[in-house]
Amino acid sequence: MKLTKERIVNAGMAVFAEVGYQNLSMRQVADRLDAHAGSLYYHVRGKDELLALMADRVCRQAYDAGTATLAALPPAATWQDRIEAQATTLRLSIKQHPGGAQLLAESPGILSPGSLSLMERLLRTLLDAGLPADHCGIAADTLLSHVTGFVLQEQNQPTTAPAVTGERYAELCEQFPLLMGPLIPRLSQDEKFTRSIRLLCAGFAALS
Amino acid sequence: MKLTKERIVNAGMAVFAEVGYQNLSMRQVADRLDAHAGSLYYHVRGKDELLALMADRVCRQAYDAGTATLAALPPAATWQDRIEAQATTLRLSIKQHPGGAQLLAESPGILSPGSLSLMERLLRTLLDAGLPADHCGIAADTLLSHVTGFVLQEQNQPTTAPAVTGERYAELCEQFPLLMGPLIPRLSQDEKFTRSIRLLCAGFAALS
DNA sequence: ACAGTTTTCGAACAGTGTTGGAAAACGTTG
DNA sequence: CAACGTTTTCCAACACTGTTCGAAAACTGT
Repeated sequence: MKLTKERIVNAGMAVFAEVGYQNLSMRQVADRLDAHAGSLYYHVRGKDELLALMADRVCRQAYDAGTATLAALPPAATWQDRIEAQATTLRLSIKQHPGGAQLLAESPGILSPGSLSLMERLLRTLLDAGLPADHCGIAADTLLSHVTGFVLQEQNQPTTAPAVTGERYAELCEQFPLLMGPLIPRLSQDEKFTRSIRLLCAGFAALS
Repeated sequence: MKLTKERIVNAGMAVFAEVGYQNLSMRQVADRLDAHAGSLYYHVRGKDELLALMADRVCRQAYDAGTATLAALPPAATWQDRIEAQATTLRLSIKQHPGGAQLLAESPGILSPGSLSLMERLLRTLLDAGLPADHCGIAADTLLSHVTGFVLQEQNQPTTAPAVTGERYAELCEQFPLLMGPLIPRLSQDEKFTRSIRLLCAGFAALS
């Protein structure tokens, strides 16, 4: 079958989902298409462009998933609910691919049409909520960079927790009493995320 | 001169500052020490550990710079001022190295002592401000992931702006009217950053 | 000076992104 | 059908990368 930019990105997304960001190679993408690595370079300027295209696709998927989530919301939903819905679907869309946050982080995100769509919709919900326009830009920007930053830290934490114990644990408790202390509740990642989003929304509302 | 973990990390930081994150190779680090690449592996388990050590050093530098900035603050400074000071010095410390945000993003950040120090100090300023303890954890976490996410997008934007014009520009304006429209002010990165931090602080205050 | 340990070398391995010329496939025209 | 030009693919290379391993060197203590 003929090689196409579209098919190359498809294959890229497939091996990306299997081996993750770090181990993605042009040769593996070519193998999945029964082609040779050099042939890809006729359709794609280099690995960078392929990664950028894939990042855009992730954004598009997140955008489409977001429209579905928004449509399922009750009509009485507040603008905070709508922001939270977009943020969580974005997070889940990125988390579907191992290392997906790195993909979005490394490609120059803002110029991609998919990323722009996400931004535009965030802006519209904020403006429709009646928030002052000169704050909405920063608000949407902050929201996006926060989500990517959050998933980045989330995906890079080793899945098998080392579970610090013994002497090393006592040393940590002494050095960082607040962090290890009882004041800070240990929440699940999901809860941490939604709370951080609510935090941001509260900030938007307060600065109005 | 003898090879040491310390000297290896020093050399790593030097070539990191010159060639950036993407083009950092063990051989270049070894060259700078007049050694061969294989010799590094006697002191360092692999490139991953070297990167983790370097990330920790960046965090330490940011921590030390933060203490200086905090000391220069007037005694009447609010807790918002102190949070903003820590955030901006962290941002500047990361920006000193090309690709520094990627370095922090890829290494599992939370377990590094330098990162823990940053977190601990953020927590203390928030708790000292009288904010409710069960919110401070998420607040500090949100703050850190936001700063890394911000600098990440900042450092990956191509320095030479492509400056979209002509037909393509009109198309963008039609597709993303809010983004391209006059409502959203075009601010400098510095201003965007401080405003986003103030936004977060407002959120912290509002949820109390 | 010898033995034992710590450190460094140097060559190799498997893998990467990328390039350029040759070869095949394709569509169009005579 | 045959010849042509174009588009697309192959294939072999190049310069790298991280990493490993046995041998050589340097250093230490007795």
